[in-house]
Amino acid sequence: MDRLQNHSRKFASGKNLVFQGQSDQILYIVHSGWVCSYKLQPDGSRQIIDFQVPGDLLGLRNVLFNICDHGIETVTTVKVSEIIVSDLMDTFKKYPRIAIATFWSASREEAMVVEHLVDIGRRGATERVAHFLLELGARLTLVGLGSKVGYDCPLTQFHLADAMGLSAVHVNRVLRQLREDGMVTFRNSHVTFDNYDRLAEFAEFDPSYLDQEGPLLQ
Amino acid sequence: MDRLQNHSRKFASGKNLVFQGQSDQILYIVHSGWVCSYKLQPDGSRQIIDFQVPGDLLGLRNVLFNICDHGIETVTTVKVSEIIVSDLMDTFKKYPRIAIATFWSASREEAMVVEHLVDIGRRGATERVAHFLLELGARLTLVGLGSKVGYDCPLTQFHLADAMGLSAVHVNRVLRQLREDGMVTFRNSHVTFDNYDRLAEFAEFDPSYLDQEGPLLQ
DNA sequence: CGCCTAGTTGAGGTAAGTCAATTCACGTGG
DNA sequence: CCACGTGAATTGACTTACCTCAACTAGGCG
Repeated sequence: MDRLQNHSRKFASGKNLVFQGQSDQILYIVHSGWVCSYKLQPDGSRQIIDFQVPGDLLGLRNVLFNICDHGIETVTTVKVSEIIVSDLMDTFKKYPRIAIATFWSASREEAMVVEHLVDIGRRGATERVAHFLLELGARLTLVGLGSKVGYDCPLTQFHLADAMGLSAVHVNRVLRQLREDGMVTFRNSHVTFDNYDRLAEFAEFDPSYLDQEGPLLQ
Repeated sequence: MDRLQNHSRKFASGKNLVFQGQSDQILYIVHSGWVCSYKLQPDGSRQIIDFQVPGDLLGLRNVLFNICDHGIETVTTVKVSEIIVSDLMDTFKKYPRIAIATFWSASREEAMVVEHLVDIGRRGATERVAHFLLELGARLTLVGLGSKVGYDCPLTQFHLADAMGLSAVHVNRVLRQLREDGMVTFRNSHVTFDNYDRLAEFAEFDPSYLDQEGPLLQ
């Protein structure tokens, strides 16, 4: 897998890696920094699909698609490695196990999008934001960047709003409520879990969809 | 691919094919009838992730996952073929092209979930339902079960509500409005596009994410 | 120092939810 | 054949969660 990463690149924060509608067949692995993928609406609003943190694959969704149906933007400065798709395809042919692992990674990504869908479709704003902060925490903990105490989080309240299908104003109110209830504090680019267990219960957070076990290989 | 389908089965309507939390590693291809996959919330509400219609793969998302993170339920009586996952994996090793095609299918499924996410996160109820009816129409047209005139749709307003993140009462009101505006009629298990172009414009429907071209093979 | 972006708070509006009553279609048993 | 039960659709009255607009504060930086 390492041999596939032939080109390392660095991007500034707030830059577009891929524009919506563009057809770049490039896959990245995030080394440091945060990235988000999103879809723009004709009316100018945008929906953030998910965030990528160090260790995540980027652009898997549109590797096989003729047009990229969503944009990708850096949240912070970001270091990534490029993977040429045709190289990856060749590797699949030689090492089917890599194909299966990549497939697992795609399944995990989709499971997160599905949970995101449930989040927006069926949870109130407060539970939704709480659930989201917990999910980020669990993901970052896997790569050593977080714990049940908290984690560094470079997102603005606007990012949060675009991700949660809420207005930035309402996100602010929700964060205040969560803080005043003594569950979680989001401030100065840092998330602090003031009471992890109560928060997890409140948000009905069940991390099993993150499937921390890894792929079930035959 | 045909040789993989070793076992044909039939299910009555309203039956669970897979329970949420179960760990069945079975993949199905739908031959006739409609199926939906959903997630239940602890409070009893449910979010339908998507519907499967004839020609669709079923259960791809949880093939590599240790636990199935969502349930699958028949909407109508349904005929499916079983695919044993270990057979599929063996086939991947022998025919990488099949792996790529399956991967494309998974990407398409995810693109639909993403569009669904945008639908719920950023569109008003009326546009949302309109967009959804158009997407179903486009998918059914691909397999010869629909056209720009309309299609048979066995869903109840409760299904629609669970899929759209709305209440059944509100779905009813929205359908009435769309009908009275002369855009689309949903009645007696049939969708009639009274004015397809106006509806598509109203819902800002862009079917490119359905990627009707098929996988980009090397 | 002044500008810009992010965050904060209040007031008032609106889309969608809940509860409840009614109708309708359909099947089933007396 | 009709009485009855059941699930779906329909509609009204009222409530609420979230949005919009708007004003203001606090930091970072040329």
